Amino acid sequence: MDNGKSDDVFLSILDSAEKRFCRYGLKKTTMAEIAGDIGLSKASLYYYFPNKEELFKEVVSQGHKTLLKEFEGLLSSGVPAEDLLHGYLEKRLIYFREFVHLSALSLESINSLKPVYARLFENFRKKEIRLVGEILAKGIAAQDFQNLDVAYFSDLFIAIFQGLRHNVIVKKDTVNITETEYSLLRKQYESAFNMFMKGIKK
Amino acid sequence: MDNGKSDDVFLSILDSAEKRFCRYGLKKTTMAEIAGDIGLSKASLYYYFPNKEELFKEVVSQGHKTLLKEFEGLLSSGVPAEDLLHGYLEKRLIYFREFVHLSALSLESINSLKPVYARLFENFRKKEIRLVGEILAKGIAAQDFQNLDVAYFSDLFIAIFQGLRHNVIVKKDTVNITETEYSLLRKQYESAFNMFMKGIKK
DNA sequence: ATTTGACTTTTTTAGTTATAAAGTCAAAAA
DNA sequence: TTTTTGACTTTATAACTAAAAAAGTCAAAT
Repeated sequence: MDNGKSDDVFLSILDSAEKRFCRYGLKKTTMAEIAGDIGLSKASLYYYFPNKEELFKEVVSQGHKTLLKEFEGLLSSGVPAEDLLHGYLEKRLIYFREFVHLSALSLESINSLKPVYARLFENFRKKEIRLVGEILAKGIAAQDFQNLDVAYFSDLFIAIFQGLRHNVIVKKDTVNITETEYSLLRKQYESAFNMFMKGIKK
Repeated sequence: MDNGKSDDVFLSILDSAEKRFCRYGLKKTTMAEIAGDIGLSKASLYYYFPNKEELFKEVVSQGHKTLLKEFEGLLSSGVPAEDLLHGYLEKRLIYFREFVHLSALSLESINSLKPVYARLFENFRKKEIRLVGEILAKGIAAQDFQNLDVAYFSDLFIAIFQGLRHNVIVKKDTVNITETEYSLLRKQYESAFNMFMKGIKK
């Protein structure tokens, strides 16, 4: 349905790929394994995807897209900006836990990350910032927030929470996150969010 | 003067070592180079330090100690807690720029960092947290701050700013920080600090 | 007490080979 | 005609090895 060729095979490949990439990361997942999961031969994957890199990018983009879409819809609704921001953080946190291995600094070390992936994540970050920016603008328009520099504060917003997520990963040698760490992170999110709100509210 | 043996040779070794470690990191600095800087033979270094690891640890500890000492003194003074916190951040930021290469995730990748160094940084972090905790306690005692959970909020405080610093490094492939990045970080520090203060003030 | 040259040991690096995974394609199956 | 595959080639990774560099030692000199 996408481009000449067709099928839910395409989707089941994505599905299996996502599961494996999420659990084992890019390098530790082989095309043969992904194919095996759905009873196909490795060669068949190349009928649907030109190469591993594209498959990986597709998985990541898909995740990003899903997350962003969930919010773009809400933007036009009557929900107050504060709740939007809060809801966004909530989803972002859940996404983080599920996709740690996909996020930039998992097992593969920082500087060895291919520019093409770096761009992918940078791109997502930009979209996130733009989205948060729109929410901030909405809050300003509704007289809920002060008349602040939207570009700067949306960037800061993303930076703070990304920073908190970093802290969790960097301290560990494995990339698996325990329930304790996760709930501390959630608490920190909550506090930081409240402070941020106090900082920008009228 | 330290332990039987003596001299400012000890100090000039530390001095040269600090300069090289800060600029090139642990791995890219050789004992021969350090010795060469001060016109000594490599063998002489081993008269003062048992090995490279101890020398490195001494350099890092020294930096940490200096930073911490500057504040422990202030703690007993009459300066308001808010100013203390602010002053601390200021120093911390300057230290960061100067010592990036020493900080945990410079060139050597995260997981390849020896546990002994990890412990060193973890130790410093704990001291930082304790120090911030004391300042918070002071602010609470002076009725400036709300009656908050000191342990939790000092941890959060450190986490937020460490997170912001991370963001700067992670985005880059080199570890050199440009003036632009540095001043953005400083601005973020300022904003985050103001929000934090609004969040905890009475 | 301090320094060093000449030494040994350990760690890195560069180069090689073997193995595994990526990627291709003509033929088979649906 | 679309989809799948086995058998293949190419490319990347891992496992060894040899050479070079750096760490670390020590008896003798200052």
